[in-house]
Amino acid sequence: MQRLDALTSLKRTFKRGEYLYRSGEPFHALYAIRNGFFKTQVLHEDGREQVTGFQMPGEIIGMDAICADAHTCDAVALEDSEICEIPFNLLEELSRDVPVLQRHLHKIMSREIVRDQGIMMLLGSMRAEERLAAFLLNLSQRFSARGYSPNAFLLRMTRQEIGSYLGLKLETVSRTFSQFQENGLLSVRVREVEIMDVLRLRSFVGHI
Amino acid sequence: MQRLDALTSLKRTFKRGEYLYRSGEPFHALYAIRNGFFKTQVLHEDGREQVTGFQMPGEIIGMDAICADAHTCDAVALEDSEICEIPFNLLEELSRDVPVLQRHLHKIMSREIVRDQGIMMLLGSMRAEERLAAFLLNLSQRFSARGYSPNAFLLRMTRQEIGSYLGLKLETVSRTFSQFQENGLLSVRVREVEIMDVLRLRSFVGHI
DNA sequence: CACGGTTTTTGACCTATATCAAACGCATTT
DNA sequence: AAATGCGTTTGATATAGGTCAAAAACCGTG
Repeated sequence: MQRLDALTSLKRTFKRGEYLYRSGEPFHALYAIRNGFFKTQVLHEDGREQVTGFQMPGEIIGMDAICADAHTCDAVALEDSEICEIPFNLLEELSRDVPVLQRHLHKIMSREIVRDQGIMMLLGSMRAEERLAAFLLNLSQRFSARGYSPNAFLLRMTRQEIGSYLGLKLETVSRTFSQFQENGLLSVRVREVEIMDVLRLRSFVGHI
Repeated sequence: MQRLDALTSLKRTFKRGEYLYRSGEPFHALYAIRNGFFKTQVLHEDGREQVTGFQMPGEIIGMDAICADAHTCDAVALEDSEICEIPFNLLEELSRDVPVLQRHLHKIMSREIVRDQGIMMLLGSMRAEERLAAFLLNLSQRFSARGYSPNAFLLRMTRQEIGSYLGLKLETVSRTFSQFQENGLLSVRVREVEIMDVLRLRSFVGHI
């Protein structure tokens, strides 16, 4: 337990817009988000960006960097945030002695793989409405798991970032929000979202 | 070394079309492909499918299953294949005693995460030609790494499976192949592909 | 509270890809 | 050799979402 504490003793704060790490930087730690909100993104040479995820408190990021000892994406704070640094060789050392921790680490990495599968599904075979519905339901579920309202929350990201994540243009995201609002599925005021009809929103995902 | 051998002693063969595992089945092992070719796919309730990867010899599959102790996708042999089963608790046990193996396992899982990031990039922000070019170059590179020709190879999957993987319809895949052929980038005869102009093919990926 | 910059919304129009349909090729069976 | 059946190619047409543009809302700052 003491060793586990030692693992997670280094905390750092980030202002909105600051980078936790950048693609190419050497790898030495994973990061647990204590509070705030991050996005991870991959940048193409030609300037195109792909947001690969939005992370909230309790989630671990940086696992992409293990395989080549360098980060393969950027992590940017979407609001003032605090993270806790987990030096990876200490984590590995400790997980050799504590099988439960070892399994836990493997599960976390596996969960990331499954999450990515879900995004592939979304990007590869869903239409705009389904993508946005899936996105909102996913946020809702994660807020709920953290003790916040599953029905009313604040978006920390821009339309452009949502669009990048969902493989859509920002205008399409905006239009789809408006359309959902017209249909009484939700009420949007820019960044404030309130889900009015979860069931109907759910019925969007997974049905043509 | 003996223990490592014991890990990988159980081998099994699969005929084309047979399932290595199915979504929902309990998890107990990872699988190393010895020879042959597999695809992994996620099925939606409504029947839509998303191919999440094509695996070739030397690659490890099944890591999605760790997080919930159950497989989250199907793995299907695309040709007669042989795999080697790696019981996961033995692997964990051994990797506790052999730090190099532990790190290796983490790298493999991390590589899967990075691979998925690449697919997100592809699905989220590339056009049909870029997607197909990226796909072919990726296959080429992997064949090359296994000692096969990087320029001429046999596709083990149908147009429909390529399409599902790339987020395109099979007709679009077929048309894009024809278009590449017309432009002298490659020569296609159904499943046989020969890359005639790698550089120009490369120039497709990552540039508008 | 006015200002400048960013983000969002909405409209009009365009295009890449999907859809539908038919023909073709190739392998396997009868 | 004909028949069957899957996978592929190609054509004609439709459409979801992209693009371009302008206005509106919002936000931080002096």
